Amino acid sequence: MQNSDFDAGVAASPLMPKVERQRLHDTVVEHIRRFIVEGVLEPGKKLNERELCETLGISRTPLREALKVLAAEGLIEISPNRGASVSKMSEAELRETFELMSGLEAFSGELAAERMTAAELAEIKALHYAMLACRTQNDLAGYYSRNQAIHDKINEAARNSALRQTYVAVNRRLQALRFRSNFQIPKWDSAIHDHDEMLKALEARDGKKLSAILRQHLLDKRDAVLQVQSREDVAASVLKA
Amino acid sequence: MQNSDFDAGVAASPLMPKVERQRLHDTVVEHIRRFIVEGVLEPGKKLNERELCETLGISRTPLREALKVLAAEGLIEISPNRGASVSKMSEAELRETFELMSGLEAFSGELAAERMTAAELAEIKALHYAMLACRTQNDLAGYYSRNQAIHDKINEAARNSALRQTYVAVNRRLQALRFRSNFQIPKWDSAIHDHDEMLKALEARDGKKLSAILRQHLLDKRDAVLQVQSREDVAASVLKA
DNA sequence: CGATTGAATTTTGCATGCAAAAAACTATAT
DNA sequence: ATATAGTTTTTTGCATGCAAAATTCAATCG
Repeated sequence: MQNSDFDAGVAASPLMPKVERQRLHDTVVEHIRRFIVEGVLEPGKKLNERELCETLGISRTPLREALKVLAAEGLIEISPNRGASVSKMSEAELRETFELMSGLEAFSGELAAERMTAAELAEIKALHYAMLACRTQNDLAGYYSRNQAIHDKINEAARNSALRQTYVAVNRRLQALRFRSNFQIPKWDSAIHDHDEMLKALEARDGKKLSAILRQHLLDKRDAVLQVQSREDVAASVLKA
Repeated sequence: MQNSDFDAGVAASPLMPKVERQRLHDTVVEHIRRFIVEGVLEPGKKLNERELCETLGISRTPLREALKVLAAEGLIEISPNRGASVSKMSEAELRETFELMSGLEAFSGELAAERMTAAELAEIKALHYAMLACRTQNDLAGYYSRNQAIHDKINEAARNSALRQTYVAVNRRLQALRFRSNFQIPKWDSAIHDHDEMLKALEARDGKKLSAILRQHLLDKRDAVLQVQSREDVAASVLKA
């Protein structure tokens, strides 16, 4: 079996410039990354090369190259002669990673406050009000997507792609967990309050203030995730008994 | 040719626990990383797979896996069907990366000021005086190694391995450049002054202060690197003419 | 019945082979 | 001489094969 059918799935239209041909192992990285981030592959799950090859319809070479990349990103762990498995964070690691994120986000907020254009600020305001609208309609998905968009915009306004790339990479390691905690009812009021303060700080170009808010905001998110985690742990131990 | 001779180089002694067998592609990653960080492979240098295989005495599979990892780390760039080359930073990228580093170092300093033990502080003090000694003897290598050790200790005292790993990864991207600028005569006085201030802030457990010093310290380093860069650019253009 | 040793199976790590793409080279035409 | 088209060579991307390590399973022993 050649990879013709798989290729067909990702290939561009037959006509016109092929713009930028993706390589197989790159698309494989993206596939597996999605699986992990969206929780299809749960933390601790063993990744069998042969199995994955079959489901993805590719041979082992590009798969193994993809696994190396994912390991470098910290999404999976590879132990010699024993294969790969989805990374599983201890509570300590989770706290540390969130702490790192809080530092990155605070820094990017500080830069953004200095560098953001009026147009970008307006965009963020619009997203903010759209988010409020979602809140009144109890539209969870819409709420979270606006929320994420606001943070992305701030990151972009920091005008530092090295920072943004690092932010994205670290965020991915937490995404799978955040994904789960997003099914909880958010603490609307405090979150809305935080975002209100963030807007004020941005308008005042008060980098230090924004930085402090973002940092605390993320530490609150960490606690929310930790709560979900421990609740799941309890459920798991009850099931075992 | 099998890889028997290469293996012999990295294999442990025949007796006793094999402790932790390294895999070929991991050692290859480390090799090439060293080459890049120490400037043996210069920025922009094309990495021919066949050539590298021959010099390292391995086949293409582990080499390619290693290249994927190095690309994920940002040390090399791979373009489809055109192979890999050592990453070359534009001045803008260099500024951004240093800015990111300044943020990471500042954050880790802030945490370290809160969390450092008295013993660690004493160690740093010792390194500080050893560094001063090197200065009076004009021992450049010794000076830089103590300098690096102090920054590593601060990072360690932050008690956050996610932060440390990110710090190390970003630092590697700059290492090759810093390596070159280290052959310049350092600005002893201002550097010593900075380090003096850092110690004071640490003793006072003043995280914000330490954070600010580290940030500025790194931005100064950035300027030193930029100077060397532009000087080399001038030299290169003269040679071409 | 549990523990232990040894064979069978699976899985990983690496080398090699083949096809497609890119690069280098040559020859022809303007 | 330069530009272009065609051909050869090199290089990259992926699949496959084989050996070593690990895992599973079974049989034997205590």
